Amino acid sequence: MTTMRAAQRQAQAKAEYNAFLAACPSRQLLDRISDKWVVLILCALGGDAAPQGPGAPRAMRYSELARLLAGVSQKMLTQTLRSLERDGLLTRTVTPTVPVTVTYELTDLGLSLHRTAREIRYWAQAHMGEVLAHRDDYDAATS
Amino acid sequence: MTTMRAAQRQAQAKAEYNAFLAACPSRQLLDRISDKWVVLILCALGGDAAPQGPGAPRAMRYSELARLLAGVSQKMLTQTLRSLERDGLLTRTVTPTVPVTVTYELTDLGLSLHRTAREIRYWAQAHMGEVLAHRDDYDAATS
DNA sequence: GAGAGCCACTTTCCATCGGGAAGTAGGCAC
DNA sequence: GTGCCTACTTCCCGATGGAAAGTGGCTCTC
Repeated sequence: MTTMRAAQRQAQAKAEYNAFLAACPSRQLLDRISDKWVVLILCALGGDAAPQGPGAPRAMRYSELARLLAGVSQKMLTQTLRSLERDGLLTRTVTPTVPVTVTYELTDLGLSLHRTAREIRYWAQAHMGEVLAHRDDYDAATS
Repeated sequence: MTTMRAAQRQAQAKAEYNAFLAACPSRQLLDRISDKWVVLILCALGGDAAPQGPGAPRAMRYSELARLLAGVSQKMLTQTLRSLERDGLLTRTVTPTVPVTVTYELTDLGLSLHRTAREIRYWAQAHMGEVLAHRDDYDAATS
């Protein structure tokens, strides 16, 4: 076990967990990360919010995230950030300035998921037109 | 506009839609596709459920999906499939056998999202161990 | 010809969840 | 003191998801 290389361990993990099974822990994890706010937080901290295309990942303050993720309630933002911190996807740092400032930053684990989160956002933005067209067809056909 | 090539159109679409904005249609689309059942349905129809690793995409029956996505309620399965059909990600085909059979199959649009859906599932399964370890640390530190 | 069965839903009921708004804590500035 | 700042926390209520039972069309059995 201790001499197992990373690739082997990963292969075993893939065999061990299966999100199709209701009782598998990876099902709950899938449920947590399949969330609008999770995707947007990962994109924000990953640097995707820069006006001139994706920038570098960077730490952001609570209020900065709240402003960027338009429409998020403070309750959901706090709750989502806490669960991501608990799962090790980001770190929460309190700086005792006045008033106190709290910054959030992606961990390596969070960065690895950020790549996929970015793809989801890009997909939604890139294919919005096609989806809208399909919706029109569908609604016209079923009216 | 009609002479615009695909790459240009896509670039414009990226500039046109921004999921960070609450009122942007792509925000709603992101919300719909950021869903446990959507990810699992895309994975199932994409052929990821085969025992010997990912196979080819294939059409599946309603009952087959219900069996594979352990724990899904009939209501949510029907509801999710309908919204994916409306958005043009899959097709629904009714065959008037006895009893009637209904099959679902990914469209090209659905296939393009399947690649990302597969990544999310794999990420959850591959990093489950790390997340579990972080959770233990967090819970121990905050107890 | 009265059940019984099958598939794909649809409906009903209830518990949980998410959003909106208001309240809290701790410290400095006036 | 009173106000103000950030980062929450709490409360209330409407929306959402799950469990389970019902529906409809057709066929097969007794």
